[in-house]
Amino acid sequence: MTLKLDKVNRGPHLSTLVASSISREIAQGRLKPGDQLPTEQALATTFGVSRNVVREAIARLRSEGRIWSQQGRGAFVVESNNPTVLTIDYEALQRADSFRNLFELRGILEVQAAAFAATRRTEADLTAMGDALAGMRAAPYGSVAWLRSDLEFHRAVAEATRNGYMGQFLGFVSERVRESILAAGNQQKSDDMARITLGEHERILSAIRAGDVEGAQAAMRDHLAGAALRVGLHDGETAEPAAPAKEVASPVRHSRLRKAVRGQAAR
Amino acid sequence: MTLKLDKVNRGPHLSTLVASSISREIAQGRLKPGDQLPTEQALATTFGVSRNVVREAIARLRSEGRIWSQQGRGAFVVESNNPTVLTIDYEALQRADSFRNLFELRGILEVQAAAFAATRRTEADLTAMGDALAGMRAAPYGSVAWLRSDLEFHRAVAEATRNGYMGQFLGFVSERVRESILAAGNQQKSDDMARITLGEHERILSAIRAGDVEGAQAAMRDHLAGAALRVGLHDGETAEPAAPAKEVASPVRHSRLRKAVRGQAAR
DNA sequence: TAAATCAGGGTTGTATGATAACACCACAAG
DNA sequence: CTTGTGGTGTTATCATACAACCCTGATTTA
Repeated sequence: MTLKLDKVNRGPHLSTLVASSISREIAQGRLKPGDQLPTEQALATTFGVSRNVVREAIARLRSEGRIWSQQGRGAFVVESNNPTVLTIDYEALQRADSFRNLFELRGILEVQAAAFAATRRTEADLTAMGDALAGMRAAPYGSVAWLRSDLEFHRAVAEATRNGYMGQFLGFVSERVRESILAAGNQQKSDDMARITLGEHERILSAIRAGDVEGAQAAMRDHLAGAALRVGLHDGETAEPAAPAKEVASPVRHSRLRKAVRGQAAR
Repeated sequence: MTLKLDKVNRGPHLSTLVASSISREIAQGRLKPGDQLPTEQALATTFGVSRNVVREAIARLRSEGRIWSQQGRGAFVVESNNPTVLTIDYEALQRADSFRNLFELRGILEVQAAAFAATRRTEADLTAMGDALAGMRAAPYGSVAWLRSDLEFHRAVAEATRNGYMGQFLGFVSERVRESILAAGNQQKSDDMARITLGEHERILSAIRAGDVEGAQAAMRDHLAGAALRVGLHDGETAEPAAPAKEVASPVRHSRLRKAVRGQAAR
């Protein structure tokens, strides 16, 4: 239990701790939407930090759309759960079902991106994809260069959709997926895999070049199914319902934070 | 002196202005990944603000995963484009093409969500959707209660996919779309629209209840096409052929949305 | 009486200076 | 060649002060 706290503690900034603490108050309902937060001075004394730190924490929460403040009045918890940012909990992704869900979401976006790319791609897009493929051919399977070229290929496909949000979302999801795979680090490499993976990419590119919408979708689906196999995610589209993610609330109290802070500030 | 900010603009906080200014420097490549930012003092003097404001801006950028700082060394632009959060610029959404792109992205997710819901829904999901529909029937078209029930229906569909990320992403995108529509505020209301919209929802629900994957997709596609019309995202029925663009970044047309949504049917 | 005005306290926004903690580098000592 | 050992620069935090602003309530005015 305390070990978990230590891990949370790795964010060495006091403002981070204060922000998470306030955030937790909101998440657990002790601060309801519309409520007014204590004054900055009160928060500062409560947490045992300077008002400056509290302000940085509030600036962060404000940028995340959780609270809203006005000069002369105070800070308030934002009314509707209206997050202006989308975050993915890194630790939750370590669980297999969460990872599978994210992989599924990525698949949806990738397949549709391939479809759009098949009708909207420019010559520049095609050359970018071709260059990325060349980079993969030149690099050993699984190497950093190989991974970079792989990412670059998918980025080029997303770019070819002419929809910036597609690239933004897909890049975000893919990055989370990639991190999770790297963290697991249990993928085996072989020359066969290199050839197979390369072939999958080539089929995607040729379908996109030909403007073949369904072919591009199919090729991308095949590629993702293959990728799922290669990272250990067997079976594709079963109707097996995955357990919804449970949220674990770790009880961290202010007193503890205050104590830690005080210990640090003692002089 | 590479960074420059105009005179003090009233309105948002100074830290917000500084943060977006630095963010722009990164986006436009004047600050490359791995680069070290100027010192806080230097930034303070170049922007003409106090170091405190600079620190709040940096705290915000750090929470967004754009930069990374360490005591005694400095602040650096994060290496890989590895944002831990996904944000959508509110101002960019005011532009019609951005809105169309986001609406297109939402369509992809909604249609696939309907497909998954058709195979994975539980009884509880179906009753939740039914309740949301009842709420829409009971409320006048366009009222707050109506909108809430509408949102609730789509949320229930996302929930039925048994994929938490689907709900998270879809909720995020839908919320941005909704905000943008409210900001524009140019939608007309009529009883006909209420009946039509309700009918669209009912078809979605019945297809999901029947476990009809393609039917659910089609019904959701129809609903989104109708919603696009009602929001003013239409371009008549001029179906130009899906000629692959040879030029870079041709202006986005709405016909693309139509065809794109339709193109998802092809499987 | 009713409305407008104004003074006061409270809160956030910003500025300023100081100190502590830490990283980096050069240089001397062994 | 390795190891300390300072010095310097940077971030992290603290403390204080003032400006801008909101709210309330009393006071003045029509």
